[in-house]
Amino acid sequence: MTNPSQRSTSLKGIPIPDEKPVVPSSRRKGHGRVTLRDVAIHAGVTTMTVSRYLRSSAKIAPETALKVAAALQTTGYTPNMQAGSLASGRSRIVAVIVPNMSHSIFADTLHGLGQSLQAAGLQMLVASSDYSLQQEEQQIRAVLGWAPAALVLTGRHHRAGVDALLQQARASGTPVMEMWDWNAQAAPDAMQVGFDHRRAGELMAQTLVQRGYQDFVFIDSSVREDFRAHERGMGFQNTLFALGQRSELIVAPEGDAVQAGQVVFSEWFAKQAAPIHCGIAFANDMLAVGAWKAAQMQCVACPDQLGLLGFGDFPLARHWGGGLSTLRIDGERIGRECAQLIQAHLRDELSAEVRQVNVMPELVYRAT
Amino acid sequence: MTNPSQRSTSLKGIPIPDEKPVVPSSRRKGHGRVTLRDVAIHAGVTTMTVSRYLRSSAKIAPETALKVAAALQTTGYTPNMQAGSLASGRSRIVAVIVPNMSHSIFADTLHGLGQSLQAAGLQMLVASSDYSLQQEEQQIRAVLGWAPAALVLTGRHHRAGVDALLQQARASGTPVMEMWDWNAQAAPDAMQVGFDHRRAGELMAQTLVQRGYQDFVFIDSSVREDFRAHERGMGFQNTLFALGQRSELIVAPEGDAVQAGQVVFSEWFAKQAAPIHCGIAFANDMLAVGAWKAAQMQCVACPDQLGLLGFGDFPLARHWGGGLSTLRIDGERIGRECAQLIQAHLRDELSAEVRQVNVMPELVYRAT
DNA sequence: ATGAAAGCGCTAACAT
DNA sequence: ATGTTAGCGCTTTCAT
Repeated sequence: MTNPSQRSTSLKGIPIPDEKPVVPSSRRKGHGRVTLRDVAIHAGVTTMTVSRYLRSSAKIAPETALKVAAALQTTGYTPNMQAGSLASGRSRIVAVIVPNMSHSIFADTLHGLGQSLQAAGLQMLVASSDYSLQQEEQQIRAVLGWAPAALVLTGRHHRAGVDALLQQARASGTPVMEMWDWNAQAAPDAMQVGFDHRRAGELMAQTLVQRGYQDFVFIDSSVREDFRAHERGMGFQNTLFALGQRSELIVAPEGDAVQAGQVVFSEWFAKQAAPIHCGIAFANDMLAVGAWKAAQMQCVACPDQLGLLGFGDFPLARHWGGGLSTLRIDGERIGRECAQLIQAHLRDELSAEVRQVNVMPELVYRAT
Repeated sequence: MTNPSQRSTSLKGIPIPDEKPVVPSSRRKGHGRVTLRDVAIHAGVTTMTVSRYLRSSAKIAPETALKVAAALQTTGYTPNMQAGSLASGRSRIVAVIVPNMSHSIFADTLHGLGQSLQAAGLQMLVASSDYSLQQEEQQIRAVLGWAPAALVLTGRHHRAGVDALLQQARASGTPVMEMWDWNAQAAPDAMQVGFDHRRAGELMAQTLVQRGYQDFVFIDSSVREDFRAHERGMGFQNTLFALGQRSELIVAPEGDAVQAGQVVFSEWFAKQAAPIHCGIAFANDMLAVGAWKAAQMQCVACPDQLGLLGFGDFPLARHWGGGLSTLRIDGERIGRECAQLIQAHLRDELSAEVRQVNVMPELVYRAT
């Protein structure tokens, strides 16, 4: 567009005498992409001017801006983020580690996080720990190499060595957030967006007690390192024991959760004496749905003889005929709140009070 | 551990005469993190040796390796990926763009992709287009800045300007894959992992015809840029027209899909004459479940008067009492296959024949 | 308002 | 098997 010259050194019309070979025959060639330098040459300015223009650091003459804009257009420049991040020491990447990306609660969380981060011009590097603290540590190490603008973890339980890693990350300016969990005892500078799973278990117990059941069972997840589910189970048990009630904790078999729920319920039911009047809470809605299926097959009257209480309010539970009672947590909101905290941190507006967001579970009372 | 010296220049025991200030008082300080140089100084070697050790480029003396390992340990080094990528022109990041991260099919896909990529030491940068080609373009531009090892898109429909972008990406060595779609007319070097949505619509139509229904309806998604759903609808309609059958295409109202299914079915049903015998196919399972709910409320006998056929085999549809007939696509497999293609490409083992993977939908015949 | 120089932390290429 | 040198493409810092 605007008289593209071939070499920036000849811009003033004074060709440089070729004392040394014009092309230094660099031993290393670029990777073929258009660079800032290419744009600068086209625009007849230096790379700094283009760089300033791109980051709108003001102080660009309108005339120059036009030339740069044209050069940007004709060259089709794409900024090299690695170079930019390396030079500035900042990156627009937020690293997120979840136990699983296909479970609807985490999918919702990623959705909320992603949408909010994108709106703020941040990108999301996602890894899954597969509910293994060992894999979590590995993934933390891997993502930390990108010097992310923030690190978002799921839960507050990590492997021994990880604490030092996180401390190091915080020290070098990378905020670390723990989501889907919440602990009153946490350090005041800790960043948490979630809820107390023991209290959630307590709430489940109280709900079933209020509905007048006599016996209680908690069906726990078979996933060894799903600590949050186990904590809900403990909260459930402790609450009932404190009330002088009997409560049993059964770990579901491994494999497909709905099927596991069916199996574990059938086995449990076979051992019961005739008239039952029992409240059963589950580590998640999948298990609960399975149990409900089994109960229907055994012709157990649901709200009367049996009170089922799921966890998560998965779409399956929500739309299931009649509806399963459950504890609803807004996973998308957890994601959004994390993104808010991160943005506040990047703007340096993070007051101590808002570093912890308590996302309360909501009891959804339905047919069961 | 091994006699850490303070400056690499004094390693040979010969202190450099301070002609110029010892510390050049660099105008730029590092970002506080441990660098390769720190490790090298601790180990008493150069950065290259440490770099080689880390990438196990063989040719390291066992003795040296021990020193380096110790230095790595004591310093707690984390590699700076931006620097590494910039220098090598390679990155271990794969960029993925999906329409939505919370829909179970895409959540499954991300899960499959993530697991396979992680196993290969690749990381995943995820963005969502929110079913908007405009946002898709924006996200493509954003992720391309990281010079990803591969770019994975959803669908083969993109905005006008995007083709040039993708061509440019391919030219600079970034393979571009399109998933969840498949087109026989695609260029032979195109990389696709998915299926032909018109044929899927055809399959849906044939299924309902075989079951003996007389009238046919396709309930399409209200999402304007869900091109794949629309293509299924077109395949459905065209097949029926070719068979000389009547078929109606109705676009569901916006909002929650289950509710939309209920509404659209109720409205349609109100207009029908008494004895109906109709096959209805849906753009997705959510709509189908909503319709089924409405049908139950209206007491329409399901397999007899009404044949409902969903799409996706979402958990909701799978476990729904009795079960909804649907077309099942293995989203996780799509993700895994993409990861396989990417790895093959990185190993330079990509033969022309395997660049396109056709993931066939499977008809799941259930109660409806 | 723009430019020149230096260097972010690492690796490719060329010694030795 | 290890070291030296010269960048990768950008931004910081300082000068004009």
